[in-house]
Amino acid sequence: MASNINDFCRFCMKNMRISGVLGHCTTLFDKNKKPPSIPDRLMHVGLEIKRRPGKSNRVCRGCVSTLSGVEKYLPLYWRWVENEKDDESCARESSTNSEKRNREPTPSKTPRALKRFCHKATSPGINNVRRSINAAINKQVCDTEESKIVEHINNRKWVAAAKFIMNHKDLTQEVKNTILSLLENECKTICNPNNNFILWRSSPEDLKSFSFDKLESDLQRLSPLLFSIFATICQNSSPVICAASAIALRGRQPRLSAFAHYLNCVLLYGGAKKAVFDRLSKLAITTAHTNAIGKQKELANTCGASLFLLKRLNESFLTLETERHRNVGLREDNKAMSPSHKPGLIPTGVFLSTEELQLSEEELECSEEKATEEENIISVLLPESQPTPPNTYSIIMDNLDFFMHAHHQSTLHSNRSIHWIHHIAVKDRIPTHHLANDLPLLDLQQYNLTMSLPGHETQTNMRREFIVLGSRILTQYVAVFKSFRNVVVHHIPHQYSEEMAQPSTDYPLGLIFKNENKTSDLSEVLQNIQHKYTPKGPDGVSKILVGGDRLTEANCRNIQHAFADGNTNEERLEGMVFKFEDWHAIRVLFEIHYKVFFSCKSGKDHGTLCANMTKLRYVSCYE
DNA sequence: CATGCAATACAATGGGTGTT
DNA sequence: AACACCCATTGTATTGCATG
Repeated sequence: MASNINDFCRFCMKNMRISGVLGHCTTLFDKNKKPPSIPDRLMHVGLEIKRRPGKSNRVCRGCVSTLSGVEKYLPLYWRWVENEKDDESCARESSTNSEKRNREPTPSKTPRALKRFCHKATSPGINNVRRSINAAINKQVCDTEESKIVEHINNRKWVAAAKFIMNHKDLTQEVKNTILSLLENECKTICNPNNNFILWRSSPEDLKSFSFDKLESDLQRLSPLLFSIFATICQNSSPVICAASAIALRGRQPRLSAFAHYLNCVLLYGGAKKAVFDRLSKLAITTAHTNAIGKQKELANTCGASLFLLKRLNESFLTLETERHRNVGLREDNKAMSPSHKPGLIPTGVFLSTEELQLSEEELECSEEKATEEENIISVLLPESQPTPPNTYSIIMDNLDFFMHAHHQSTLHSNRSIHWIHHIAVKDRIPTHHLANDLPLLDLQQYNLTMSLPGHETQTNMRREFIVLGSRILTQYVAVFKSFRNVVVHHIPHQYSEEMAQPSTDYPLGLIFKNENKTSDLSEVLQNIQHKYTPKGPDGVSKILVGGDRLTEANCRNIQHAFADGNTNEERLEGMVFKFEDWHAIRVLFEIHYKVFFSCKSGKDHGTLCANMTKLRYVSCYE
């Protein structure tokens, strides 16, 4: 097979036909190309190329990037050449009087300005100066700008002095320079990694604890001048100061990237593509796209950690609880065996105390074991005497379905229907440890049916709530009552209002690449979830709630039934209690309502949904 | 002041998909 | 076929700091 010259890069001669397909290359003399074409760009940097037989019409991507590099740096190079030329000509001209030049070096601006200032202000009356500077200046120096400044400084009128200094042409310039050098020093301080500036810290944990308040206090701590400058620019709007200074500082030091990562998260959440990052990373606003993605992954990897800690806490708590129960049981047994003896006075009491001692030792051992494994956190949080119950949590899962269209279908490469499972853990806001797992609230014999039937109290409650609901609807939909919208109760208070108002803590646990509609897949997933997330006490697995949509819940329950013949509660998958989350409840309810009760033909029949809607001119649901 | 080290940012590159 | 774009990996540049 004869190879074509056009298969090679014109400049580096790389063969661009990989496995028979041309890739990562571009043609040189194509008329349809967007300007500027590559020959034009080459011409601009001083290389003329023409279509010639024996020379390729293509270049590879690498050479195009090289050209971009040349375009970027050539102007700089030219500037260097110019500078060298200038220096040479200067040197040649002044070679004759170079001695003079050496003898009188150019003094810096500051001393000169100072000299002039001092000279005019103080030289005429040096003898008298110490006795009465004021008088000397007033007498000797006429009404110049400098004298006013000195006068105000003498009188300690700083504001006026500063004002005059800023009106003085030369002095202003120097003051500005000084301020700039102060600013420069502050920037150096803030850019020093040893000063623990918040923007330096971009590890996942640090990013999670990133806040504007901390940033603001760090800015004030490390660079008060810079902070005040930005505060003036931003008219003291605190988040704006933080954002502006963070972006500005990253322009100086790209490693001050914590705020950039914060913006990355915002942008990625909003669906920004690589192009956005390409653009914004050049402005030092975000990091490069690769890093943004990398950090997301890093963050994702940390999500599970705190959940596993919670699991360990729950496990320790379970162990302690069962120990305590056993302890209480033992005591009761002893009481039953010897009812005539008073506990605590006789040898049984001693025995009990040793038993307690042993148990507490065990507890200690147990907590020590855990402590070595888990950085002492558990032992700190769970003292042996009064264990505080840790938060429980539940797992929420949902299926993620989408369709991947193959552009060119083949037997190996066809359209793919993807079914995955996403799951998160949510910390329970209301503790339920006071409720027993194995006993009902009330003995069946003590149970009275009237406790379940709606009685007078229930009706009163319902009436009260309907009043609230009614007031809410009236003020929302009836124009006359709209002004009362702000005074009606919007959320009916209940026992746990305060807890439920808090934001919930989620632990994203990532995707599972299994299909929930396949029995084998789902059973694997459930075993995995139980193994990973259910706390295990001495009596086998404890129970956690697992929520999904209605189909998931039904599927999961079926799997649990299928495993019902296991020996232990772990094998029987009893560590999970399935529930459904009615995400779509309202929507489904409306759909059913609409399907059952609405008919376009019933517009004339009074009392039907369609007629009522027509009468009320409620047309928005037609659209 | 040169050198090496570590952390980070980012460009280059290869493999791929989707559109024109 | 050509192009634009995406993604992951690899290699390189930059920076601050410590050291000799």
